[in-house]
Order: sequence, then C-alpha cells, then structure tokens
Amino acid sequence: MKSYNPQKIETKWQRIWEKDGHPKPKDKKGKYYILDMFPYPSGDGLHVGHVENFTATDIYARFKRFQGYEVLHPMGWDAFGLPAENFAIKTGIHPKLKTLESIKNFKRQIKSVGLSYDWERELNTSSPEYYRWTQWMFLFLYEHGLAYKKKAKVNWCEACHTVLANEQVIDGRCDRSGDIVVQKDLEQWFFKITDFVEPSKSPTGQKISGLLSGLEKIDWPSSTKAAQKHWIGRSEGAEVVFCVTDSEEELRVFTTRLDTIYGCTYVVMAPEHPLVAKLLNDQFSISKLQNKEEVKKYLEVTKKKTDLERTELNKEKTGIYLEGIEVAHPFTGERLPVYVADYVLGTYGTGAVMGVPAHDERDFVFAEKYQLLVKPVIKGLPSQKEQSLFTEDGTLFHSKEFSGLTSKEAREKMVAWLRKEKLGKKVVNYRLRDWLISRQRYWGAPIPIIYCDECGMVPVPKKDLPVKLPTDVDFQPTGESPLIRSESFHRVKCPQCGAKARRESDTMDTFVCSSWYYLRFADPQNTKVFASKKALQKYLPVDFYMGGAEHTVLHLLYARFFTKALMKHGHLDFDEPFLTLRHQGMILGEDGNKMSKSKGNVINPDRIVEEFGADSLRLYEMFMGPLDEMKAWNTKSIIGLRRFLDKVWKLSQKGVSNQRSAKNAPLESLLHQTIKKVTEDVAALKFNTAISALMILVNEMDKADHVSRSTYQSLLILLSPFAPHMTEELWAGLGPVGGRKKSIFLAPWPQYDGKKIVAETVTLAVQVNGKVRALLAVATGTSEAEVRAMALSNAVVQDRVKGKEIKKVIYIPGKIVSIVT
RNA sequence: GCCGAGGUGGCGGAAUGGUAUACGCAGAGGACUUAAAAUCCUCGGAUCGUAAGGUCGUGCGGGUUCAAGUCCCGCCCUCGGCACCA
Repeated sequence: MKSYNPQKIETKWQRIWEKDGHPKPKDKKGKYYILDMFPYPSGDGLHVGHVENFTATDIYARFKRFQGYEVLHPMGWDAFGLPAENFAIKTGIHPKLKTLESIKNFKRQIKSVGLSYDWERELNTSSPEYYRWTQWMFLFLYEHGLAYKKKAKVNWCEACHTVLANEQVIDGRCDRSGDIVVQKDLEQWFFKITDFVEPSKSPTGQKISGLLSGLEKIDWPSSTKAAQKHWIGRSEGAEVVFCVTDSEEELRVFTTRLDTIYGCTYVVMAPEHPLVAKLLNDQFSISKLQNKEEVKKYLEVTKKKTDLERTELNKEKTGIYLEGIEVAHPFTGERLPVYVADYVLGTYGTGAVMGVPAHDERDFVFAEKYQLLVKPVIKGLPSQKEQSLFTEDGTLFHSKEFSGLTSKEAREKMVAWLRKEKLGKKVVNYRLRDWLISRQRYWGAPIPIIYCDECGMVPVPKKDLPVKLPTDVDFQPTGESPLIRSESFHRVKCPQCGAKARRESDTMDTFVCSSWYYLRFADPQNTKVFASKKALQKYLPVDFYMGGAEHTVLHLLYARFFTKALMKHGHLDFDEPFLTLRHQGMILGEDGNKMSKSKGNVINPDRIVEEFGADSLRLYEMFMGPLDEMKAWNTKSIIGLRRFLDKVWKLSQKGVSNQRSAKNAPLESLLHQTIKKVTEDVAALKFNTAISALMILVNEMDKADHVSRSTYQSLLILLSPFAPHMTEELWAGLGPVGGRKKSIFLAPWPQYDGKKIVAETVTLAVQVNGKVRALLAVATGTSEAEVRAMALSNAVVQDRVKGKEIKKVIYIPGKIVSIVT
C-alpha cells in the first residue's frame, strides 16, 4: 500500500458520497434531529469557527447513526442581510447574484471537509419558495394580533440607513457599522414577543411554558439561560400614585422597593413622560409650572443626546426642578418636589420614579447634586456599618405603623394598604420590549401588507404569496425603503375593494427568517404549508442544536417566541424548539486576538485542507481543547494530528493478522478501555479526550508485534466519525466484510467487554502520611489482606514506619493504600 | 456594579476526593543518512544533590480529610454577557 495521501483519497470519497449519498444504516431507534445554526453565506467563505461547529455536529451525527438513530442533519443559508446589499451598493452587483455565488463557495468548502449533510433538504431564506412562508408567518402573527404597527421612537443607524432592533444596539452603537445610533419617531411593525413571557394556554387547553419558565426544562448552557433571563428582566414591584397637588393630575411611579417609601423625598419624570408635555402646554390651566423656559431648554438638550451619551455619562446626573409643581406622598400626604431628569428611562415602568436617596445609589447621586433631603428609613443588622447609603433589605424605621417590619414584610403590607386606598397596586415589569421587525432595506423578505385609502391596512391574501422582491430596483439607501422607488412593486390593487393601493415597502428583519427555519427542514419542498403536520411530528423539536454564543439572546429568544406562538394557535405541539443547545468556543488567531481581516490573522480552511488534508483539519479542531471553550489557533500543532493519521495508515501495512492475538492481553484490555472511553466521550461531546484515548491505543498498537484484524477494525470504526475519508479508505482496503463490500459507516459500533477492561495487573500507590512512597504492581483479584501485607512489607514503607505505631491503613481497591502513623 | 465561565509545565490542554502535568506541539540528546527532510528511541515542573534521594509545587490566604487541582470559607486576577430597568 502506498503512503497516506489525504488529498487523493478525500476527493475520491467525496465524489462517491456526492454520487451515492452518505451511507446511512437502517434506523431502529427513531429520529434524532441535529442542527447547526445555519450560516450567513458571507463573501469571505467558510471560517475555521464554522468548521469547528460543523465538524462537531458531523461527528455527533455519524455517532448517532451508528447508534441506530435516523438522524436529520440538514444545512441551509441565512441568505438575506446587509452585507450582500452593501456589497451591491459598492459594486452594482445584485445581492441575489452575490449571494448565490457565496453559497456555491460555502457549499464547496463544506463538502471539502467531508460533512455529511442531508443536501436534499437544503434551503435558502432569500428564495421566494422560502420567504413565501416567512411572509405567511407574518400574516399568521398579524391575524392573531401578534404583529402590529405603531409609531415608535426607534433606533436609527445613519450609516446603514435603517432602523435597528434593541438587540442590535451595542453600547449605543450599531452592531454592524459601529455608528452611534440616534432616535427617530417612525411607524414601525412590531411582534408581540412580550405576550409569551409568562406561561399561556392554547384555545384547546394545551399548556405553553413561558419564555422564562420554559428555560427550566431545556438543556442549555447556564450562561445562555442566565442571559435570556436577564434580557427578559422580570421584576416584581408596585405602582404607586402620587397626586399632583391642586390638580386632577396624578403621577404614577414604579418601584421594587416600596418598603423604602417613607424615605422618598422627591419624584422624577423622564423627559419623555406625557405629563411633562402637558405641564408645558399653556392651554392647560392646571399648569402652575413657573420655569417653563428653563424646562424647555433642558428637554432640548436631552433630546439631542444620543442613547450612548444618556447612559454612558452615568456618574454625572442632570435634571431640572419643576418650580411650582408638587406631589403628595401617598402615605404621609407630605408635599414633595418634582424633577425631570434623563437618568429616568421613558420606556420602562411608568417613566417616572420616586427618589429615595438614602436607599438607592442613583437617587443618592442626584440628591447630592441638587441638595435634596436624604432620609434613611431602613437599617441593616447592628453588625452592618451605618452608612448614609444603604441599598439592601433590612428593617424599617421612621415608617409609622410599618416601622419594625422587615423589608419583605413591609412591601406586602404596604401594597395591601395602597390597594385599599386605591393609591397603587402590585405590578410586574419586564425589560423585554416588543420586537421591532421593520427594515428600510432591499435585501429582505417584503412585509405582506397593502394600504388602501378605502379599506385601510389590508393583509395580502395568503394565496397571493409570495410577495416577490422586484429585481429592477435601485437599492442605494436613502432612508426610505428602496422598494418605494419600484413602481411595479408598490403600486397594487386593494385585494378587498380593487381600488388603487400601495404596498408596504419595508422588509423584515433577517431574524424573522431564522426564527422558523428549523421547522421547514422537516418538509422543505412542501408548497401547501410551511411543513406538514406529519413531518413536524416526526422530526421536531430539534434534539441537538449548536452554534455560536453570539446568538444567546437574539435568535434563540425569537425562535422560542415563534414556537410558542405557533403552538398557541394549533400549528405545533411542542413549546420549546431546541431541547439541547451547545455553543462552540470562539477560535482566536495565532496571535491570541479575534480573527479579523484587518489584523491579518484569519485562517482559511482551504489552505489547511490543501496542506494537511480534511481529516487532519477535523481532528485538529476537535483536539484543540474543550469544544465550548475559547482557544487560539496554532498551525504548528496540526502536524501532530497528521502524524497520528500516518500511524493509523501504516498500521494497516504493518502486521494486521488474522490470528487471534490472545497473546497480547494488555492490548486487548486497552482496546476495550478505549471503546468505553471513546463511546462515552463522543456522547458527551468531549472530542479532545476521545482523540487522546485513540492516540494512546494507536501508540500501543504501533509498539505491538501483531495487531489482530478485529482490533484494527474496531480502531477504524472508533475513528471514523472524526476522520471519515481515511477510515473509509482503509476499511475498503481490508476487503469485503461478510462477503459484501460495505461502507465502514454501516458497520456495527464496537461494544466493550466489561471483563476485558480490567487489566491483569494494576499499579497501586502506597502513601505514608499522605505522601506516595512506593508503587505496587498487584495482580487483579488479589485479596485486601494480601495487598495490605504487601504494602506494609515493602522496604521503603518499612523504613518510613520504623519505630512508629501504625494507626490506620486505608485501602481503596485499584487506587491506593494509605498508611497513617 | 450584576450575572456567567475560568485561573494547572515553554504552549494547547488531561485528571468519578486517591501516583498532578495524560495526549499533542515546541525543545534537548541519540539512531538511520554522505547530508538534510521524514521516521524511530530516550529525556523534559522548580529546587538541593555526583547519585540514591529530599523539599516545594495546580492564582492567594485559611479550613475539612488518612488524602484536596477537585469540597467549604474569605480574597485576587482574566475572559464573556448585561448595565441609570428604579
């Protein structure tokens, strides 16, 4: 046999798999759905991070097939999005062409790594066959009141000329262009994701877990669950009414610390609060506001501030006193000053808060600046130091009849009192806002709505879907959707009355496309429904989902929302789409920095395949370290994996004999240990240690004079999920098995024999007072008494215990003898 | 600040409370070779010692235990996410 030439055998088997499909054993155990987060087909091609993700699921998929599962393992393209459109703006090349070209390249690269996808299920979100159903999803949500339009203050990116979702704003900047995000008032479409935070029921009475409670029953990384929980940000508190004195107006605030209310010395409104505008309006006779001009000036200043400035300057707090305005403290009737300050968020709670400087850090800072009264009403344990600022729970004082209660008790009693007096109630607030999905861009799925002067907003009838993207459009962004300038697109007849009407010209956020794609894979060619009930019942939910941690809140939360909404209205019978989720750790460049073109540290998988072969690349990426941990690339290290494969290759020529190698019991024992270790490690996705176990086995086989054929076969099967090309080649070289030439992937996965795992002798460490002093080779089956005697009679041990009384001897079979003097 | 994950040789990393540093890379020495590459063998925590061997070693300080990288308490540092959410 010739020497190992990966390039040659890899192309050979890739061609065979292309022609015949990937060998799949008969399924005996039912389905198992293994899904990768589908990639955006970027012009830069496949990243080594993709290879890590896809190789891991490929190994797992092959392993599950060996176990007898019918594995669904599809791949598709999250193909809408800004990069293709930006490229089009720069070059004039249509996004569709560029996208198709990129997909072609991605697919070539994926195939060059030997990934066993179900290509017959491939899908592309930018194809009309797919986005027809994305539009269907929109209409579905619209019908059930879960998609609505409202004028909203939105995040606007000047560079991208589009609105962004809250989730796409990072530190006040656009997550793509890095430009500062400004606020604009626009009519926008929203999805009512907030409807699903708490558990609900379908009309037929099925229980649907909430976005919060559902997290408890799925196997996801704790960090991801924590991030989602935090993003949803549920907080229980109370709404409290402060009456504006000498008027009918009232000011409601939200607080989680009702127990501190006797320490409230002022009240603050956000600049956006409606009452502020009302007080400034001269027509309102109620307005006794005396410093209107100053207040107006302050509002102008804050309006100019970006969200970044408003939040980043969190040390310096600004505000303005409303002269002549007072509110009454609901418990004491005391008159309190009112401020407007932009440290209060207009979009959370009621847009107004009570100021309790003694027990809230922010209020404390504000009160210090504006010389407001600090009035402590909560104290901690006597052991805790007295401070002017105490933000924890404690015991109340100076709080009339509530004094002496703990914070927790007080909150309950106080809210009961408020309810009785009709001055407040218990309230739950969330950080999560409804999902803004309108985008003023071309390369996305058009929103299927028509505006008619007579009928108003009319949904496109489902039979008319898809609403196709026009191809004759100038997609230079101007701030409105490029679709507005396509006459053919936006001029339509009203589906209800037939009068002249116009189409909605915005497209949907690409996250809408990816919120339901995992369902389509069950039945990707269906033209009647997004997927048949039968197919959904067979394959869904996704058993194992893998992708980058950057989708912790965006995609994963949206997908869960879609699943719950579809279940609520009878389209699905499960409420969580992804039962098990894992993230691959980011692969850094060789310099330890994140890979980026500007740093010039990007590794192109094509070059690695060329130099070392796809099997070596796969093994290397899996051997780098724990799958979910961040790790730096090191091209030098790949040679180690290549050497390992060379050894396996050479073993086939060395001495694989048909003789029973009963002589070599230690090797036999090692083989069975390896079968156990690899099987368990692959099941637990610990690929790095599985590979190291295979290396140990191969090193021993290499040293042995003879290796039995069955041992070698077992090795090849264990290695096959990792290095499919080479093992298939070597397997074929072994000749027909059972009279027929079959793929290694149709062979049975090796089973270990518990009896053979036990080696004939084990090495025990003998400790004297906690330190290892001797090693004992003990035959398996030696009795405890014998082992103890052996340990105590050991010369070194004797020397150590000489003249001392032995107090205790502890024997842990197979591990240690511990002698205490 | 809050939440989450971590801190082990020159490097990536391994270790159900039981011989710390498996496996791999890099390095050193040797074999083969005219030579190099490739391959194979041997050695690689620190320190004292010619050696046998001793002592110290998993971020820091305590504790539990016959025995701690692993468990408990208190810190320090790194990375990731969120961050004026009242």
